[in-house]
Amino acid sequence: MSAPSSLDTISSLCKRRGFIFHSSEVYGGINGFWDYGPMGCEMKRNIKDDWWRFTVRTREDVAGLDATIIMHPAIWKASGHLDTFSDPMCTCRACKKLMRADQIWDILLESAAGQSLQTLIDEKADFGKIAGWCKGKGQGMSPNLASIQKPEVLSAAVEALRDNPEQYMSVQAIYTLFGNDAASTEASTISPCPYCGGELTEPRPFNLMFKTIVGPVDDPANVAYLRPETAQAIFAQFQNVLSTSRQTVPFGIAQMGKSFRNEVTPRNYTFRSREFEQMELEFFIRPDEAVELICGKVKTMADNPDLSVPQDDWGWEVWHKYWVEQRKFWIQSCGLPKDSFVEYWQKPDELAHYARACVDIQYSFPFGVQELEGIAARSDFDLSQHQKHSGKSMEVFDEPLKLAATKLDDAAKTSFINKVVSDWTSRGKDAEAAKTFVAKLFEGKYVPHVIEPSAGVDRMMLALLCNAYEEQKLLDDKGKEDVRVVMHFSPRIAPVKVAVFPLVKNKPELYSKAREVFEHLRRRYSSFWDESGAIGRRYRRQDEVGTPWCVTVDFQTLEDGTFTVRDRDSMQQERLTLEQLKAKIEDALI
RNA sequence: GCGGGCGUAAUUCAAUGGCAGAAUAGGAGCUUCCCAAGCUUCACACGUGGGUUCGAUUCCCAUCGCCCGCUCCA
Repeated sequence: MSAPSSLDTISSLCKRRGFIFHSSEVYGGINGFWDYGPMGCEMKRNIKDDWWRFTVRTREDVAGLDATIIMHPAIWKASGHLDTFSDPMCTCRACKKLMRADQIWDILLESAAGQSLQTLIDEKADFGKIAGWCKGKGQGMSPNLASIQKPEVLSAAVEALRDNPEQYMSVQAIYTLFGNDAASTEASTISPCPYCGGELTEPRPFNLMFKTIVGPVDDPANVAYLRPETAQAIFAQFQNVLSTSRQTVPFGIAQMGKSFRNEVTPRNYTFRSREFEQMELEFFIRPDEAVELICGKVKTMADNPDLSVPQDDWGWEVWHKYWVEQRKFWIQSCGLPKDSFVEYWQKPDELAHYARACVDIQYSFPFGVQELEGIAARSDFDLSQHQKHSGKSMEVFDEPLKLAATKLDDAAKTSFINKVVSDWTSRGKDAEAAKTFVAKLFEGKYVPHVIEPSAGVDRMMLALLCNAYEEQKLLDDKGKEDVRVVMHFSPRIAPVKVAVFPLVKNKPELYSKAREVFEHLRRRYSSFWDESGAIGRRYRRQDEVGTPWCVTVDFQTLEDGTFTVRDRDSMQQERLTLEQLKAKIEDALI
């Protein structure tokens, strides 16, 4: 038994059996867009339905939302996508590297009077760390900027410099730092490439969001964008959902739907598409300070909490871990074995600045270990951004919090204020902001924090396809070797649950009995009828689309009502009645 | 966006400056059959657009797409 699931093998099968087609194929195809065929759309629907069932319907604390793809452009300004998704890019004519103008350009253009390298390193611990990193990684490489391969390190360098504009390095200092000859660039009037010193192109706009025009007038004032994620609509509609769903924090809002990103390089089949579908949950929780006021103490992971049922005293850390576990459970329940994916905790220097923690669930795809979904603890960043930009309050009123606050005497309040201020300032935040925040807490008000589990439908499906694929070598009666291709989908995800065959098609009684069984089953389950070719051939066809059970109506069926039920994975057969078969299917679909 | 490789049937592969073949898969029929059996039969391809040429699937250019490596991936 082997599973040589190269992406080519998978994509061939997907095309041959009607799972996935290249979009617009008759016109040569279009890069980064894929269509789901008869089998694919059934399977994709099953994945989405199961996510919705697990995330929304079986929970009391999650409500649904289905928002539009095109929204007010101000949403993307508030979320930060407009700035970070449409940066001008430069290309180096010499080394052909592509870089964001605002990252590299700034260093080179906004140079101040020369600071010596040693001064910078001595005075700036952060920058010293970066330089150290470069030295460490640069072993065996020529010591120049090319040794900075990690974009986040570059970002950190820019960030460190930006915080201290008076200490921007000169171009010469940068080149000296990385061992390049300062003299060679000194006379240059064209800003050089920070990697090789070569000539850069002018910054060109590089939009990662798809643009469109709302209304018939093609005017820049009417520009709108196709959403690059579904999450923002949830934040924008937060107050509406809250006031109509009879929910109170902690609770979540879930949404699935299409998103669009103008990826630089869509690659790896459907893994990184330009049009894709997301399943996102924004789960809103109390700030830890509110939990502390209500419960007296905040539970953290250090307390080794039981994660099975949410508790009032959970802090953000426990909630985050809780959702990581929930997501892993769901992924497994779809049929991905536990050992096929890993839980990757992003390092502090990999986190977005507003994120407190982010876990990637990564699957071993044939092309490498890649992110399947992410679970981020995003603090109150998103709601606060929308509150700031829209001018509308994103605060909630929390009655238990108000009650808890009124029970505190002045001394306890002062002590609490001091504690929060000391905590915030130790994390580099403003003391006044902390005091305002606590004053609001005492009134029972705060902007909720959020835990965001965000999954890609297409990625999940690709992982399930890769995982399900198996080529089995079989020997027939004559000892002849034969290869069977089987898709081991879990019954819940399988596009077709049951196939029905008449053993022979030229015996009217048998044929009509088989039709009767089929008509009965298809009312409830996705079913497939096949009367063509030898019975073995029909079994193999179903194996390739992963149908868990095949039913063959034969002569005995006419006598006792039982038929053969053949199991996809074991190829074993058993005789069952219709009722027994239905019970078997129901059992597997729970 | 850059560099390299590659585009022939639904799939996997041949061949060719002069009628493009096969295997598998698919349809119809016979066989009435429990793991791709057999027989008969049918349909299906040179990604697209230019150029060179008497003639281009083949050579050249462009374009689109795929793969690999960069780059990018809030």
